[in-house]
Amino acid sequence: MGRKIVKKEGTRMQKRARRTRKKLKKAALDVFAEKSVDAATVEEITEKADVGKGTLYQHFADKEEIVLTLVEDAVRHLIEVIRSYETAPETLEDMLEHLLNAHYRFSIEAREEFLMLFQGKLLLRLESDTLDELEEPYMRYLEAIEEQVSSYLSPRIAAIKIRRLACAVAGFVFGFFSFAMIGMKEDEVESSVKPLRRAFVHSLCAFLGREP
Amino acid sequence: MGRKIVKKEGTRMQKRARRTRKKLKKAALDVFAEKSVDAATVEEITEKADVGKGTLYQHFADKEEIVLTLVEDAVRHLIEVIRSYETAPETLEDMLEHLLNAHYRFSIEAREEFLMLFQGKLLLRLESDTLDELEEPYMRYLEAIEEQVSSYLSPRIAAIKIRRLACAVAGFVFGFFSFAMIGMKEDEVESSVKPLRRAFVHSLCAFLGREP
DNA sequence: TATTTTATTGACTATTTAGTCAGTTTTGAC
DNA sequence: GTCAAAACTGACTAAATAGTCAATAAAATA
Repeated sequence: MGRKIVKKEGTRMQKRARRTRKKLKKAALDVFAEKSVDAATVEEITEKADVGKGTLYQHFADKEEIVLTLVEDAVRHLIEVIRSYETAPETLEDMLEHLLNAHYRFSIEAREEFLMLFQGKLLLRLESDTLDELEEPYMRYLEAIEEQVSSYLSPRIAAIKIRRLACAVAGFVFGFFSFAMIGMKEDEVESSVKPLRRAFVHSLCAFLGREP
Repeated sequence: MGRKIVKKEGTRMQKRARRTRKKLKKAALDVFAEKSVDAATVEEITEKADVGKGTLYQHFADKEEIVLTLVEDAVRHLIEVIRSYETAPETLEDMLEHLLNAHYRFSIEAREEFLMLFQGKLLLRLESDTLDELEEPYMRYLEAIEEQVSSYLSPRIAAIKIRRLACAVAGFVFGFFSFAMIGMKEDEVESSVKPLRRAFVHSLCAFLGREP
C-alpha cells in the first residue's frame, strides 16, 4: 500500500526523505558501535536520530535490514580505503604494508564503522539462524584483499594460500585492535602499530615466499 | 533469607546442587557459543539444562553472573593450556610456537569456550555500561601470555613491547580463526595453521630482536 | 517416622521492545 | 488557495523475557 511509487524524481520531498534516512543511518551506526547489535534497540536509534519510531520502518523493513545496510556500506568503504593509493606499491611487501596502514587509517577515521564491523557476533557465526546475508559483505572484503595482493603473485600460487593470507591480514588487524583496546592506552596502540606492522609484513612475505 | 548458610559440608544434597549447577553451566556455555550473550535467553539455558527457570536464580544472581562465571572458567582453562608443556621450550621461538599451538588445541578441544570467549561483544567494549568486571579475565589472559614469553627476554626489554607481543598473539589467533570460519572450509583451516604459524613466529621474533 | 532444612519448580509479574497504523504535517501540482 | 501524495509521528498492540515467590519435592536429622 504505502510504498513510494508515483511521481518519479522529485526534489524537495525526496531530499527530505534522504536526509532523514541519513540521520537514521548515522544514529544507528553510533549505537551499534557502542552496544552489540542485539543489545541495541530501535528506539535508541530513532531517539538519537531525533525522528519518530515509525519513521525507521518507512526506510527499513526491520532492524535486520538497517544492520545489513550499514555493514554493506562499511565494507564498501573499507574496500575503498584498501584500494586507494597515490602510486601503486612496487613490491608485495609494500602492498602488504599499505594494507595494514589502510586498516589502521580506517580504524581511526571511521571508528564507528570499524567497531560495528568487527563485533564478533557478525563474524563468528556457525549455526547462523540469521541469514548468512550478513556474511556476504565479509566475503567481499576478504576477496578485496586477495585481489590486491594477487597481482604481485605468480598465478601458479594456490588459491587457498591467498585466502590464508587474506584471513591472516584481516584477522591480525581486527584481533590486534580488539586486544589492544583492552590492554593498552590509546597512545600506546598508535605507537605499537608501526613496529608490529613491519614484523607482520615480513612474516607474510616469508609465508608466501615458500613453495607455491 | 533463602541463602545457603547453615550445615556446612553436606554430601547428598550438596552433590545434587553441584550437579545442577554444572548442568546449568554446561547448557549456558552451549547457548553462548551459538548466539551472542545478549541474544541468549535464560529460558533457553534452563530448558537445555532441563531444570526449572527458578533454579538458575538459586545458583546465579542474574544472567550477568553466569556469563562472568563462564568467562572466568574459560580463561582459567585457556591459561592452563597455555602453561602446559612436557618439556619447557628451549628458545623464544619454540615458546611462541607452543603458544600458537596451544591456542589451536584450545579452539578444537574447547570449542564452546573458545567461541564464547572470542565474541567481539566481550572484547570490543568501550563505553562499557556493563561493568568492566568482564575485562579483568581478559587482562589476566594477556598477562599469562606475557609471563610465558618474558622469561626468554632480557629484563631490559620494555614492558610495552611485551604487551604488544601479547596483543599480537591473542589478536592473530582470535582474528584469524574468526575470518577463517567464514572464508574457509573446516579442513582448510586446519591445514592453514601450520605454515602461517611458522611465518608469524618468525616475525614476532624479529620484532623482539630489535632494540629493547 | 515426624520434623526441619535445603533445593527445585513453574506460574506469575513487571518490563522491555519490535513492529503497526490512524492521524498529522509537509511538499507538490493545479 | 485546494487537493493529493508522500513523509512523518507516537500511542498502541502483541510478544518476549528477566526475575520473583509461594508451593512442592528431596534430603537430613532426630
